[in-house]
Amino acid sequence: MRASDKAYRVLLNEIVSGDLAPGTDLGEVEQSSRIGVSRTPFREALNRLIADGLVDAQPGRGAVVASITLENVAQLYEVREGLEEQAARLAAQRRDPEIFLNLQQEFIAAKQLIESGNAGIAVFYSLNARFDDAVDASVQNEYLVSALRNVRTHMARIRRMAEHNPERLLESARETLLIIEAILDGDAALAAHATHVHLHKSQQSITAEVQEQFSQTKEVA
Amino acid sequence: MRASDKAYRVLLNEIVSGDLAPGTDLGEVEQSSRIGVSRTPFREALNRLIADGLVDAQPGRGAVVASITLENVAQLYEVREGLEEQAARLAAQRRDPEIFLNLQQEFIAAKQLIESGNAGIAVFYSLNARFDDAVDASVQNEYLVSALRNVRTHMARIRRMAEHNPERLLESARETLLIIEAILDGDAALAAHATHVHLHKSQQSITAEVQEQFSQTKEVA
DNA sequence: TTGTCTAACTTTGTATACAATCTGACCAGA
DNA sequence: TCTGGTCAGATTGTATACAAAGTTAGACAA
Repeated sequence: MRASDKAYRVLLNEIVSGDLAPGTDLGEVEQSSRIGVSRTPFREALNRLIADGLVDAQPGRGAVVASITLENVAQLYEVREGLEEQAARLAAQRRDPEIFLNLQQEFIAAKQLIESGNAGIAVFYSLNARFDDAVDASVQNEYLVSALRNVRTHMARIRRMAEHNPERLLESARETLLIIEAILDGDAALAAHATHVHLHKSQQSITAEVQEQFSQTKEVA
Repeated sequence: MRASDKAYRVLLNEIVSGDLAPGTDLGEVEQSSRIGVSRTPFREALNRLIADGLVDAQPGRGAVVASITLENVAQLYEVREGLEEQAARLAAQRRDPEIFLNLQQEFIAAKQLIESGNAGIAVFYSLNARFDDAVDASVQNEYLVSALRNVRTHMARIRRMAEHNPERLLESARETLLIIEAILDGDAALAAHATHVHLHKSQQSITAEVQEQFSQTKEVA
């Protein structure tokens, strides 16, 4: 594995997980030696993260982990609306029924998963990831898929700030099930609308929780 | 200006303009010395172009200018649909009327421009660019704008392959005018639909012309 | 003649040294 | 006291040397 890939993966993981908090200074000498690569591949990794929007480059002054604001979250959902509704439409037109029939069954069974504690919830998240993968495979559009991937990385980071209350997850599972049904029916418009609904509800929930998180950290500080 | 920026701009320009044809090998030593920077900043530029999708990295085997296929064009329009319709909706909600009133006047006058030969057509293209800028400024969403920018770069490259027949440009101007009117009315749904129509017609025209171009090059080869 | 192995060469990937730029503090002068 | 400038330190940006990996051509054997 290339050193630059290693640096990228380590940093990406630390940023998404929150180990590197927003605003953290990413000095090249310090960070590259910490990760165990030289500055050249480290800078390569840094540039990729800047392109991803996970790191902010301050020209001449170095790089810091990008901050998360409510405005950012709102903007991200606006992009998701554009990309994911289109992805849902295309998936409905091009899907392999087999795959989505399986996912349908799994999402129907998701209730037990979500109610069975943290381990089950982790499985539910990976189920959601498999749904995303199925959509990606169906749309067969590398530009769209790569844009979706980037957006999902940002979402993963934001989700880390939010409580995962089972109530919302159950709702989310039901909403996703509607999308799957539309895709299975080959109903592009319905798939897009169901996606819209899902995003709307998701945004409501996430926004409230992120807001909560912000006010908490303010209290601490 | 940083050497890596210089290398990026030079390469970007040469790729979009077609001076570097699709498939052209981009050896680091050769190209970096040609441009007049060392390999380190050159590689940085190369990585940005790879992230943009304008250069294909063949692992271990170097990098080549990305090819253009009809499939690519179709995929690009699928992404544009998602992004630009969303951008049109947001622009309609957030626009500064002043700017779009001016653009409206200019697009009304575009007929004369287009019919006045190549110089006028160049001005018409820059008018279109100003329309894009106005939309970008209105949506106030950095993620969306940066995605749009990338897509437009690809489109600029594809347009280079197409004949710009005045008939189509006149149509295009009328379609854009409809979008502007919808934005001025603050009618998000109409702006999105007008954008959809515009993209549909644009794709028809571009696809036909790119296809033509392909069959010509085949004859030559 | 064909297939395979080897070896040289070419090219990418990494480390490090060096140059340029920015930061911030301290001091001088108004 | 405040402003401006300069200087030291730290940090980013660039160049180059070195290492590693891959490709290709040629020779030799089957």
